[in-house]
Amino acid sequence: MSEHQHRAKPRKPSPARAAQEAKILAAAEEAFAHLGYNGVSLEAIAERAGLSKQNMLYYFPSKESLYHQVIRNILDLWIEKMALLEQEGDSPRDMLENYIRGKLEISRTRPNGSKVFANEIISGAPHLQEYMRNNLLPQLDSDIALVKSWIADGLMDPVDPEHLFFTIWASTQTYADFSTQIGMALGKETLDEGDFQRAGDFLVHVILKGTGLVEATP
Amino acid sequence: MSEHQHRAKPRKPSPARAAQEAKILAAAEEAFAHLGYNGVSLEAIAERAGLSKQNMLYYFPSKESLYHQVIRNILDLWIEKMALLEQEGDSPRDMLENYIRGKLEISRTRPNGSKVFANEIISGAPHLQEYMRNNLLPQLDSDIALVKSWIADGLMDPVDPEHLFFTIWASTQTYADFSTQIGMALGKETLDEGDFQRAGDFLVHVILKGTGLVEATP
DNA sequence: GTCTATACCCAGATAGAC
DNA sequence: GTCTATCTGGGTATAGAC
Repeated sequence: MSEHQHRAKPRKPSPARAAQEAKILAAAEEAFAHLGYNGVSLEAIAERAGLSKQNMLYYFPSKESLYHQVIRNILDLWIEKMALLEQEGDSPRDMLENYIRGKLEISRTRPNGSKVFANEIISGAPHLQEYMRNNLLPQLDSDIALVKSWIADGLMDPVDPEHLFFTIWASTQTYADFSTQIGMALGKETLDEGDFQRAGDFLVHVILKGTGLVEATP
Repeated sequence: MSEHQHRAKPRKPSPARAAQEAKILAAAEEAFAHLGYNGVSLEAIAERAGLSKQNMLYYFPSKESLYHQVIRNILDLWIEKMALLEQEGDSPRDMLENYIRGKLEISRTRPNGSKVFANEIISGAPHLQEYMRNNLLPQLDSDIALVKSWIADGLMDPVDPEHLFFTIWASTQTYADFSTQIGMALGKETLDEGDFQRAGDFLVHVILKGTGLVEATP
């Protein structure tokens, strides 16, 4: 064996290599989002990224490994934004509003990531079940505990905290995943910032008032 | 041309043939739901349906045609249930509660159909864009008009009706499409009736109260 | 209507020259 | 690191006997 042993992964990701990988990952995310894992060919991804299929396989030795990296990148972003509830000092209603608007912001800025994620979950999450169990669930548990403490303190209605989060996830991600359907219903090709603004206003109003975090204003 | 011209479709769907087709369609729906269009082979569907791939191609001459039929069946069910808001005589709050629980019921009883539908929308709905525009949107428009009349009559808060429906669709379908994730969060393999009951109670509470259809109860 | 055999194509991956 | 060439498997679909 050479003295330059390859560790787990990182050694010196040369700037050139990093740039190529980024281009490939971006192309792959978009392609996987629209066509699903089995619907895209390496050829198509490579073309979009501006290199040959064979050359791309130099950077990512298999389709699997490429997909895996795409999924991981998205999930890391997810979990990072998931901790929105953890900010000290804010009132419960501010925290929940920030959480909702933060989730919506991800849908607006990373719709393709959201779609890849959705495809993966619908398929039973074979690639990230373990990862979710280890990283996403602990975060969720602490968020749920926080909501339970609000309920115990009489700050909000005694709703199921789990279902509160399911609803927030679903109703924010839908603006990314189902944007085609929503666009059709709104009579436009793509959703603009105004649409997301109105979506946020609606969700914040209904969820805060609906959980009793904001008093009914007659 | 023979005198027995083949019309658009139906002539005499013999009972035997109808039964075979039903078996095939059921197998296909399940397979497409879990693996997506490109993720399933005809071989796999045929095996699940209990016949040979070649024999299945006798009933459905191509994969495309099979998929198309699966999608159509689901969408018809969707639109039928979409008219829940149209029942005369009920109060707005009863109508909306029925609508929410009806949608949830579809997620519980036809999760695979919901998943196929979700996959299709995420991919830009290439197979059913036209169909949705002609059948789903008119129904939605009339539902929206109804909600607007409630608002005009001062029966509920002046929220965006469009986003109300987007939220109801997303938050009910998530129990089918993302059942894997929700199951993980709830610590169980599959969702049972109690889970759907609690989901319904949560959604009805939050949405009715959040839109001002039910007064805040202190 | 159901079977066997097979044509045909496309996509993932590898080999090896440069 | 990038290219040309190629192997290989799997998947849709058809042909034709029974």
